[in-house]
Amino acid sequence: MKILAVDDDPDLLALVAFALSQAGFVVVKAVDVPSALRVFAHEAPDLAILDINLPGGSGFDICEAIRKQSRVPVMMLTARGEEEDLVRALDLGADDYLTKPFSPRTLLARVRALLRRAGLETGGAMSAGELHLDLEAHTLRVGEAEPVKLTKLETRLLQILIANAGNVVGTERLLTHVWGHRGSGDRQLLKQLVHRLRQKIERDPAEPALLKTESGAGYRLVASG
Amino acid sequence: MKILAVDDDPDLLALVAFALSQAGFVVVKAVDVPSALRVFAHEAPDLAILDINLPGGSGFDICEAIRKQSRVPVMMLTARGEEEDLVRALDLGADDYLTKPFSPRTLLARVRALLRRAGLETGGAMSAGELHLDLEAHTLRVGEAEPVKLTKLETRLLQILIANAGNVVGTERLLTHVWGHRGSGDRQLLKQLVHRLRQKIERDPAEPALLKTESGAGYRLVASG
DNA sequence: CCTCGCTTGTCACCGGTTTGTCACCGGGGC
DNA sequence: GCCCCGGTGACAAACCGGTGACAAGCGAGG
Repeated sequence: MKILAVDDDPDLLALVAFALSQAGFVVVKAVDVPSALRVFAHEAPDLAILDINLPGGSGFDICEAIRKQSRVPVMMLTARGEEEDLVRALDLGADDYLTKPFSPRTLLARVRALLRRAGLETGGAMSAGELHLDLEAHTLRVGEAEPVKLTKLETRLLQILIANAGNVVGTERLLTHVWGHRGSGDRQLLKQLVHRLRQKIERDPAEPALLKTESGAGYRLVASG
Repeated sequence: MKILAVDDDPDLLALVAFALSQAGFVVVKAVDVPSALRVFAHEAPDLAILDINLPGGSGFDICEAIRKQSRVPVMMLTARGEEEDLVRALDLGADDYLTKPFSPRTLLARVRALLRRAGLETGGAMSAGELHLDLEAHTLRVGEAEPVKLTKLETRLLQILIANAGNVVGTERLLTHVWGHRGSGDRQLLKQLVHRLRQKIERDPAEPALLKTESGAGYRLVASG
């Protein structure tokens, strides 16, 4: 799980990074707006923690830019007594905020809550109807049949589809979830992945019963069970 | 050690699952009565944590069904102020209960207490099938054969594998358990460690019977016997 | 302090699998 | 017809796991 932390105060940034990495997260750092955006595009983190006061811009700018291209959870850091900032942050699509000073403990708890809310903090397995996906073993069991072995990307694709079982998941969201921002815009990647996955899990890959195409929108996993 | 957690509240379920998996348990989840019973039959967990209020039934039903076929410890989750439920739960054979809200810390303490009572908690030694690992002496005994001396890292690797015997343990989890976060991402380390361990414990290291590779996912210890 | 032996980390290579890329097909809307 | 979209097959590039060799680290004993 990769987290982007942005702050111009080196001490605070180090503290945040230390707390997060102790907890097992991979942390990428930035100290100003342009580098934050560059790192975000490059590393495709799963969550962003943004300070509001930054040299040459603000965390709002970053939040806005991120929201234009991604739905990753965003947490803003504010100094005490700047309540009006919070309204603006939440308006811009931030998911949570933390008032300085805060304890590493609190930070971790909030980060975990955000990841959980985003469906990213799944344990080892998830299910929808007849489908049981084991994220550790990279296997999918359909009903009582033998589990099918999956590749890493196939597992990631099914993870987000099962998390949204029965609903259409947009092409762009699938791309960023499976490949990060690198794959953004390349529909060919998704075409092939879906094709290969259907060969494995569909009874008749030419007439998919589980992984439906929603023309012009994305794909939808049928959760019958 | 595998634990079944059943709750219809996704947040609480995720929290419980996260706390348990952080502590090294394998967690399997379910959100309703039928799927809980299906998962229980299929996964044979060592302990079950059941919420009482579930859509389309209650934790009591699950507890009753489990008790008909198994003696695994069962812990029930109740909302505050439903004391009469506790009587019923304990009547049905539940071993412990927890009143919401509770802290992950409390949960873990109670779970460990239950496992200890059931004789499943490991001391300085642990076993799976024919394998007996002595964490103090750094030795592994296979069946009745002579114990094999292990290095520190080999012991750590076998510790997590035996704790999850029969299940796939993901590469990333192995790396962090053996090396800490430092080794995260370096698959070469794990490759070599597994290679060296196989030389020691496998009858035919080229055709491993105990420490199986799960391509693209991780490794799995076969618990035969 | 030095050396020995064991453990651990790093490099390079092989063969198999997975993933990325391209080219082409067919259907539906304009 | 033309264009856009999704599906498909083929091939190449990247990656993964297994293996041997060797160097670096480390503790024990001289």
